[in-house]
Amino acid sequence: MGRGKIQIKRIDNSTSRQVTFSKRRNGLLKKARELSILCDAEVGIIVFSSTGRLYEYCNTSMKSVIDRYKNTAKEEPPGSLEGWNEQKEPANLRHEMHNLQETNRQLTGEDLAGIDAKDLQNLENQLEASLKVIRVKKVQIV
Amino acid sequence: MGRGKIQIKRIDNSTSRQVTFSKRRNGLLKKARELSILCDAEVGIIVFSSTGRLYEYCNTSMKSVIDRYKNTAKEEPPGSLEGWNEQKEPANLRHEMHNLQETNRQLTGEDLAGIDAKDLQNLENQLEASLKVIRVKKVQIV
DNA sequence: AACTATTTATAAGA
DNA sequence: TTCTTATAAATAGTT
Repeated sequence: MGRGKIQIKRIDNSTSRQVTFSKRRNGLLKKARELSILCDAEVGIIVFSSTGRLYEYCNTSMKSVIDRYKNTAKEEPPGSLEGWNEQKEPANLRHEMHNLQETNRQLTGEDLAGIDAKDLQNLENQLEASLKVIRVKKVQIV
Repeated sequence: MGRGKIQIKRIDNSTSRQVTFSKRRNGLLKKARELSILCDAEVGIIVFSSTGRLYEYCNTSMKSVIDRYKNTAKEEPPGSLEGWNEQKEPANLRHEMHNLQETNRQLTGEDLAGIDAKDLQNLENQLEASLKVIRVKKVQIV
């Protein structure tokens, strides 16, 4: 829904991935809120961005939704109710870590391999903005 | 989005509430799937209809999302960690991730809470060094 | 952060 | 319930 049609696949450019994330996350949460109100449903949404930040929505309380989920979901699969007591941390976390490390290395200028001109400019802007914030903070402290 | 505009409030007629629920639930889950793919995010959605039926979507596993949620959500609210008494996740990976995120937020100036004067100075030096590297790289590209 | 041209979602109707 | 379609809403690309 925009100037052009897009394919649903991972957005490579990290800047536009962030922008799209922000827009669509808001859209998703809004839809969730509407659904819960219009249809009198209990809705819980948990989203972790690729930078590891948590966003959530729930019209009741997340704890109550999760508890209810565990009770209800367990009924379906007759065999496997295992897994709710141990944990198996999937390769997902590693992927996540990798993302964070990459972002980190770019912020420190350690690894700029494969970065394009536009992202480089964004990075410079970002760092300048960071410096500004930090200098303000310095003044506050001193 | 339809033949007419509607107010976001509970739909009284139970038939049309069901119909709307069905349509919007599908829409919501689709959006969630797209967000997770496009933006490389981890997304979990739990919906209970007004008749108590469970619908869910998750691009990874609901268990992993819920575990991660418990770990992450707990950090934010300084006071209330009640209700999540079950598991406390001793995993090293999580700890490491947390560090990376914190470093990241400091580098972007997003979160400088609790930083002391010395670290602040280090941070400023680091950012200046980063900028230097980045500007050299810019010249190379242009 | 705003702004639109377009694409998508969907309310109402069949 | 499923399909259709007019219209509202979301959003991709742009500034």
